Amino acid sequence: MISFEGFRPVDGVPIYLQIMNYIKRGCVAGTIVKGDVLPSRRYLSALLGINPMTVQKAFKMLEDEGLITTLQGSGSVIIADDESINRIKLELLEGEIRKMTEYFKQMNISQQKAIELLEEYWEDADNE
Amino acid sequence: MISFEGFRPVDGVPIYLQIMNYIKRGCVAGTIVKGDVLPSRRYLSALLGINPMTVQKAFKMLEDEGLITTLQGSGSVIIADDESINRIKLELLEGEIRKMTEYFKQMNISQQKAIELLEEYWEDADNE
DNA sequence: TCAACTGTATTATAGGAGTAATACACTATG
DNA sequence: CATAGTGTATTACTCCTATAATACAGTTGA
Repeated sequence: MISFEGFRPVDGVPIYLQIMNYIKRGCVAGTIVKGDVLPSRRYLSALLGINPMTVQKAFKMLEDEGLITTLQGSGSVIIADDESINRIKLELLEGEIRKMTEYFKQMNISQQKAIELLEEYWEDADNE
Repeated sequence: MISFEGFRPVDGVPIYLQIMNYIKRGCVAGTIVKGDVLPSRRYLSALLGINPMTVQKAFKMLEDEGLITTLQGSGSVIIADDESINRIKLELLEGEIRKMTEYFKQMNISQQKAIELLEEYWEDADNE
């Protein structure tokens, strides 16, 4: 069963989103793989001290995204294979990229200049 | 006085943010410069068919960012010159880019792939 | 079968964000 | 110094989101 030992919720971000992202990151990192079983809604909610419906919301959205499947009365299981996980990996980036491109455009930075800036800070990060 | 002729508010985004960004884009584009006078809260609110306090919120935030200054009973004026505008924008970009490159690297995205993604979402934003 | 587990649908509550109504305070100008 | 303009503080209303309470429905296994 998938462990939530390393799960450290943070204030200011909806818990259901943090639960979702915890699972997603686990999949991307390879620590969670196809066939792994999720804890029950009630068990996890008790563990985290929240309402089962909050966990339900997170799991429901993961199901809508095709990451897990659920059988009423039984539980939920990871069904995403490497290919779909790779898609999720790119989706996680989408939000960040959108924010950045919006930012650039709002400031009238050209695409070429944006790429130059990215390259510049990429080098800087390499040297840290 | 700064014109709001080209201002076309969009549903789904807070009006006060759209007002802020309209001014910011004008400054970056050079169509709004230091010394330009903003319309009064009441005048602009009547023009847009909204409450004066909504305009006030936008102007107050522009003031907090150092873009304009306000004298009670008189009105608001642009105080940021081209140099300080450019400096502020680049400062804001730096934080975003750093976060961005960190994000990419954590997910093992290559620099080349990162640039590809940036180009892709740049196109998407153009088509909106 | 039945008890104890599982998921789910519906409804309610709390809080925040965006916006507005109102009254107040200051400035400009005749 | 009066009046009509200006900005501002306080308060409240509305909508939506996040979360919870409750009751219902399916599965499992001794």
